[in-house]
Amino acid sequence: MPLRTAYRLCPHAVFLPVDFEAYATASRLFKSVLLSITPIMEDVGIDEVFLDISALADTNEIIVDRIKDAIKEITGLTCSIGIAPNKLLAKIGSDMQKPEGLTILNENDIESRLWPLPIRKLYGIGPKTESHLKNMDIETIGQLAALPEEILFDHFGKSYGHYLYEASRGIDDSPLITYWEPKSFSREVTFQEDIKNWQVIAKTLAELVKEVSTDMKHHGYKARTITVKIRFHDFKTFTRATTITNYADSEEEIRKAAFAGLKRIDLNKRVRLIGVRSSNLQK
DNA sequence: TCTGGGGTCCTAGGACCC
DNA sequence: TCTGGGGTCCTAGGACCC
Repeated sequence: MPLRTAYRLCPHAVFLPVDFEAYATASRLFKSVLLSITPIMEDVGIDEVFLDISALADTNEIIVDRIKDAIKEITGLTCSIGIAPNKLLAKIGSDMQKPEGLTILNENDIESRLWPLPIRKLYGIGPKTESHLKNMDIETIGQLAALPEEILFDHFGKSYGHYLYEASRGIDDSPLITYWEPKSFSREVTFQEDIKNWQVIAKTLAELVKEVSTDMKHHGYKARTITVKIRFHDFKTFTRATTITNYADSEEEIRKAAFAGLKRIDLNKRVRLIGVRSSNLQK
């Protein structure tokens, strides 16, 4: 059974806009170091990865020390690590001993260590699903695992229901994704204060379009669908998508589509956020 | 978490085609 | 009183992740 690890950078996985660039730089640095430990790495964000260490000859202890030392040396930060037969359990394990821990989970631990946990600890369960499950008197992962799959289908649909059924049993066959094609490029901003002025909204959208276009060209993609997003002061959020005939990456074409979408939103309230996304991509 | 920004995936419904 | 069925594309919104 292959072993995988997830690690998380500590001390706090909070988003700090001020430190963001430094954090991102450190992130790139230690990921390159981790790649020298094993090339089978899935990048899950700025401070988290999965590594497949099943082919390595060294013991878990030696590998873990190498990872911790490398991260400490490069970033000065600690990390927590989970080792398990799949990504789901490795991820949950990495959260179990937070500051600087190592948690090893395997199939035999599911009943004793996974099932007592609150449902919210299961990857993929957010606030909405948590409250839905609590209304069904389901509080722990074990109680979730006791539900027949049909019940989960009824409440959560076929796809997500099936996911919950398997995840609550610690089952996860998903492979490590070492590379994936981007599906979309986007930019959005939240205004310091809610905006009513159309000029400001239009100017901001044009700037975001420029950034998205630059980003796409930089990565060598064109897009057919451009989506505008508006969030009002009351947090109501609307999106309007425009699909064009030919794949495009130029600022003008994207701007045209973006403004066509914007026109279809009734801007009768103060605007808090505006964003633009390109999708339906082609290399 | 009265809420920042960049992503992914899923669902439901409508339009349109044969 | 009748109103098929399947496939594909597109849209809008929601849930979740770091």
